[in-house]
Amino acid sequence: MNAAQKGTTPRKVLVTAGLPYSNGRLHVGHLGGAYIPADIYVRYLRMTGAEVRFVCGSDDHGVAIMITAEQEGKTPAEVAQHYQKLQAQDFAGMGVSFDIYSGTSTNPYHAKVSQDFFTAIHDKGYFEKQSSRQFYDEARAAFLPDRYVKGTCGYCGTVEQNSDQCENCGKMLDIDTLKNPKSTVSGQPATIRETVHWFLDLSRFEKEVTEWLDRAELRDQTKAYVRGLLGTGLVKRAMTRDLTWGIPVPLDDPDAQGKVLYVWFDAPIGYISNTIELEAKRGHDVAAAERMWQTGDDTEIVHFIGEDNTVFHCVIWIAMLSAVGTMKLPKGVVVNHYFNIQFPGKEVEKISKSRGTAVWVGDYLAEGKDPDALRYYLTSIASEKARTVYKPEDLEQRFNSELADSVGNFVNRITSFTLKHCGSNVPLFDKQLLTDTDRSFDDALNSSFEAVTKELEAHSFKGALEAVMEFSRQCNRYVDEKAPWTMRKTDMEGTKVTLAYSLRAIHALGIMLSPFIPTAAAKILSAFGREADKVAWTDAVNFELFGGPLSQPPILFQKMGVVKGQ
RNA sequence: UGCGGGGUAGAGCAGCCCGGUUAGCUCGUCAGGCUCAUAACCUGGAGGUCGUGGGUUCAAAUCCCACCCCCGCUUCCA
Repeated sequence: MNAAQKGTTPRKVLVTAGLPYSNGRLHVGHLGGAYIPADIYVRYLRMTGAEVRFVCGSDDHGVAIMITAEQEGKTPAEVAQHYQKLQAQDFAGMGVSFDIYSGTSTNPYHAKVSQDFFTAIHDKGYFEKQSSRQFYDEARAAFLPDRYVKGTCGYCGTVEQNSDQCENCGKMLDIDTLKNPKSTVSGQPATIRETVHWFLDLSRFEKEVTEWLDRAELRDQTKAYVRGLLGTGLVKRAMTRDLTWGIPVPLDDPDAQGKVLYVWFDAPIGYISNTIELEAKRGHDVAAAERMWQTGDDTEIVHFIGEDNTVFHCVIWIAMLSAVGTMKLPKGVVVNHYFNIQFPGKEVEKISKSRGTAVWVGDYLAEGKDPDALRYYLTSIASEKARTVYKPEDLEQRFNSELADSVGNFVNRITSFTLKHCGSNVPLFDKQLLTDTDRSFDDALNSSFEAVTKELEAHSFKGALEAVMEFSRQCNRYVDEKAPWTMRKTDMEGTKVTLAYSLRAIHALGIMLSPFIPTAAAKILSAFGREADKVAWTDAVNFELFGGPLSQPPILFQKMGVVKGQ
């Protein structure tokens, strides 16, 4: 029974997943890094009866999209919208159940919310207006971020070095020590110009960040990493940029002319504006949507991000929210590691768009492959400790042996056996006939359910999935020990106990697997005439199943790469 | 340099925070069993100096120190 049914106030949770940058499609790394874990958590929460909002959208501003647009002869808005749509398709195909997938350039509320946010911090006096010297691309008439500038190391003379550090001598380079700077965008020499920007001095929020760090739900590694950052001291960061694509800096100051908000300033605010857009689309009060993000509201906010976003979410975003003063800090930030990738016969390498070492979600789906297989695999390899390796062959192998052979086959063998020998209902049985084996199997179900729940609450999705899979192995052991195919010849009543308990386990597997592999889980639940979206999490152990309807579910997992006749 | 993380059987991981049964699990592999089932399931075996060297302790994968190797903190990227 969920909270709504009990008449109590449901737990309110707002889950965000890091905004993907809309200058490309999604690959498996994106999914495993933030979106699948977030979706698992959200699906679980929904089943517990919590009032969940799952908010995401594309991050559309910034230099990279401008450059893509220049190269493709499009406007930045066109580029952003093109990829936003494709990303939305990929997410939908993978069963990532966002309540909204908007975009920072299309969301009608985003610009104002971002500007108000900036103004609020400005009014509090936290911005410092400072002049600095930046590389400038005369050909494009635009300032250049450091990563688009290369030049000669001023210390050792090595050519073609990135503007921040020389690969040869290891010395740090800056605007004065990089010689013969060149724009990698236009290929023309980069000049240097003075420009004014608004800086947020993060060191002023060390106390807030530190206190938040102590109480926030973060993985130990994340905490250690952020503590390390705090230990070395926080710095000032410019929150504005000289670009034509972005949200205008909302100040009357003439120096603010032609400047936009730093893309990383407006991106996380996208969580807020997307929440507002979601509520508006549902016909709800916009002000109430904003309040979810403010102090005094009991909505829990949890961010899911990839490891590269740690600094932004655990330091800068916390500082930004603290600076505004009326904003609530997130309850948790779930940081996931990247994956490396290894294709058959090759070395382990990074997932890279330019080097072609990526598995694209769109391609995977276009090949007709099972989204559940990818969801399962990504979850099962996602170590909370270190980067792990995505291997396409491994996905297939794990899917076949763990899902098809262990879970799928168990469901199939029990349902077909029951339907053949006991009719189309979950058998009713005499409780007097329960044996120790049955009782300990029942204990295993209860303790597995508790373990899975605990792991999910702790955002340990790999651990939760392992606990479910361990239970599925126990199911096979249980049936093997009870051997109903032998027992039915002499003891039909005792056989019914085994089948009823096995079916109860299958039903529970259907529930516990729902967050991870929703399509297959829905098939399992359909065998009992149940609709997946009407099933409560605690039904895994509480639902009165015995005597209920039973039908043969479709094959849950079609094995991959199996050559017939050999 | 600095900060953070990792180093456990052929592969991938858990355990480490809060030291203590024969160091677990998955996959692979070898040998049996079963036959209800998606050529699946079950049982058993082989396979590990828990990065290296010290230290603390009755006892260390687990705590402490030193060192070695790999990765991230810069990268189109989650």
